[in-house]
Amino acid sequence: MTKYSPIACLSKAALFTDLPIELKEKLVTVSEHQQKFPKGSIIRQPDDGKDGMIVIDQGKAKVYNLSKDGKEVVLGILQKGDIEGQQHLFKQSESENFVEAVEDTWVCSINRVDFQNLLQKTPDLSLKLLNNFGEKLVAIEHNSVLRNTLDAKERILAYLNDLANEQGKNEVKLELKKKDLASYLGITPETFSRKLKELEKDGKIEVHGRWIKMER
Amino acid sequence: MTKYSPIACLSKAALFTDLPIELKEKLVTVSEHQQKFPKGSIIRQPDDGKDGMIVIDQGKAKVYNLSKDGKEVVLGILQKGDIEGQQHLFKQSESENFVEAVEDTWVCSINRVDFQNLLQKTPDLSLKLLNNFGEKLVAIEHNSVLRNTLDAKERILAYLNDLANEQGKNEVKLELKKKDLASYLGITPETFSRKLKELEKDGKIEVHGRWIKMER
DNA sequence: TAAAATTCTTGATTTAAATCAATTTTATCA
DNA sequence: TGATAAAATTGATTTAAATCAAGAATTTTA
Repeated sequence: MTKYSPIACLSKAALFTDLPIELKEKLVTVSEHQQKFPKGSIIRQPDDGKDGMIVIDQGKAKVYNLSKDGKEVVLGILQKGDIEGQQHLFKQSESENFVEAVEDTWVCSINRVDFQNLLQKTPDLSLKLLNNFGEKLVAIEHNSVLRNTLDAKERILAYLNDLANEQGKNEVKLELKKKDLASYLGITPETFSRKLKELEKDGKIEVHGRWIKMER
Repeated sequence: MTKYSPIACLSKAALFTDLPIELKEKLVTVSEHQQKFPKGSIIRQPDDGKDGMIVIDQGKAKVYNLSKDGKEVVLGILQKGDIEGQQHLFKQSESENFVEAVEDTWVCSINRVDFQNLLQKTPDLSLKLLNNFGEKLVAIEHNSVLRNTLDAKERILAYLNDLANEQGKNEVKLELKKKDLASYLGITPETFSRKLKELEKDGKIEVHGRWIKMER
């Protein structure tokens, strides 16, 4: 692996990619770097006293919450360059969600107060951030519509198609355990398994373990 | 009704309430005012060529999208002071949702380009907006967890409780037709009707037409 | 690499909510 | 106001997905 660079880590976040180098250098001064979380460890959780946001430098994490009866509800999947908790950069508030490393994961993080100071001086950054928020809101609303209009099978297919489009390939790799993916899609592992098989029988996909080939 | 004031309209939005008067005056110069939409008319819809956000001055509107088979999926309910479409203030993007007046409604609106110019000059405003976004994100995620962990009855009760807490009363008025509320909660009108009756039988609520009294 | 643990799959059964259908109630407007 | 339309309720039936259960496959770890 190449040598670690704080700027490289921050730059992985779309939010920061295009910032001028001077701004990135300032960001480095208000951020923590190279924090390692072994697979299975908790990166963030409710009442952990941490604020601010994290950037995934390497690895993979899942964002989830617990239902009343203690079941995980997976809300999102984080990969290299993804950010989480940006909403806590502004409000004195802590995450209500758990973020758990699903493989060995390195993150860098930015805390609220430091970031706010920087923000005051850099309106550019605000605009970037606002834009990012806008995108996230649109994505969540989109997701909400999907959840309410598609049945389990359609939902899986829509998810796989999104994945294929994002990656520009027609062969996608499932980045989470199927049980977590199922939770993310709002269904049980059993249903996920069955519907995946049906989709294969329908000739819509070809499943090879964790790899799925989309037919089009 | 008192005389219409653009500043009063903008001030209804929590986003702008606490802005210094000079900023509000600037906002007035980049916004349109006193647009009337009769009950049943469409305030915004996909591909209407409008960008930017709206503030509800008077009246009530529902935000919805259409499923593949043409059914409405209600995503939100807008009332006096609520804002919609703030994400379009940043990204050149148009609403993917419909906003429909469910009673005679007045709105004021702010367009993207004008607003961005103002934003460049007023970092205060950015911070406010970022904060508002953060809240909205948290609220949406919260909702998402509820949807995925509660059954129809619990969801209705949770909604009514939220409503009662917001208004600080224990008697709440349903602000939408029940069929729209049902859609918002992700259930059918029939289920809504039945579960409401069950909740009454359980002694959790008392229904009087559009008014519902919460027992606690 | 073997043992233990977790995840995945498949089948049988149950269940919550949707759908279909028919009134009743409420709202709209000519 | 009365006529018409829309919304809400209630009942009967269907259905998609959950649950329960048990074995197969995979992953973890000692």
